[in-house]
Amino acid sequence: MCGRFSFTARRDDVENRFGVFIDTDAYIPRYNCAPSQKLSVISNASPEKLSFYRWGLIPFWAKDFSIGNKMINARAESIIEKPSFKNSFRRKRCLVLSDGFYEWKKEEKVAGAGAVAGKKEEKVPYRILKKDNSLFAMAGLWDTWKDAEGRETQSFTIITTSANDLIKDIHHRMPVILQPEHERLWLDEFDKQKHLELLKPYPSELMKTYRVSKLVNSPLNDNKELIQPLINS
DNA sequence: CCAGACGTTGTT
DNA sequence: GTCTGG
DNA sequence: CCAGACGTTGTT
DNA sequence: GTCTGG
Repeated sequence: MCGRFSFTARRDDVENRFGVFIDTDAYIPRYNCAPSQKLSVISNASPEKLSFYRWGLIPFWAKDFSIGNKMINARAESIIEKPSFKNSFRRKRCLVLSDGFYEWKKEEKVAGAGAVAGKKEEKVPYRILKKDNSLFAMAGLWDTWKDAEGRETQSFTIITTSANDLIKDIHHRMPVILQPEHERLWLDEFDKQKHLELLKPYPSELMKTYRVSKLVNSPLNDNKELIQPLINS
């Protein structure tokens, strides 16, 4: 799945890589993008610029916004059937910009010296990125929700698929990462077959993983240290 | 017909 | 255990 | 995803 | 809004 990621690029690198302009001073590099935050996307509604949408899709018909807490991922396999996503799949697609995502692996806890070997499980965070460290876009869906006073919130979800062989060791699901040449296609006019074909696992050969500090666990931490490979592992 | 859900992951 | 907030 | 809260009444 | 379950 994908429940946390980074997007640490400088603003002019974002503009050059994705062909968008950034019309706000609010853009900053992020090391710990978490659900409920406003994060960088390119929406088919305004594909020429960077937008900031809330992570956790709130369907337009929702009575209250808290339903968005559960909608951080959408399974590619069922996207055309789910009431919460089918409408957005047809009309409201976006690119979720990233340079790496985090997954937690369940590992056997290693007992310290003198301690009795235990069977306790431990969740260990890994960072997963492209081998060349380059920026990428994850396939997303978005929607607009209005509260009782008519104030609008744009929100998004990240589409997931089965893990490739590299990531399977850590977790059995992964976000859909689009080939760079497919990014604009994702935002183009809807074509069911064309768009479903893009929702495949990104190739293992082009990716790498490394263990990171558990500092990433808390969404309150957001600094360079989080993307540092953990040496003592 | 109306009422109630609408999601994923992981674990059992 | 389960929900909310980040 | 993880972390942290999870309750009411009444009083300050 | 739209689908499922009763």
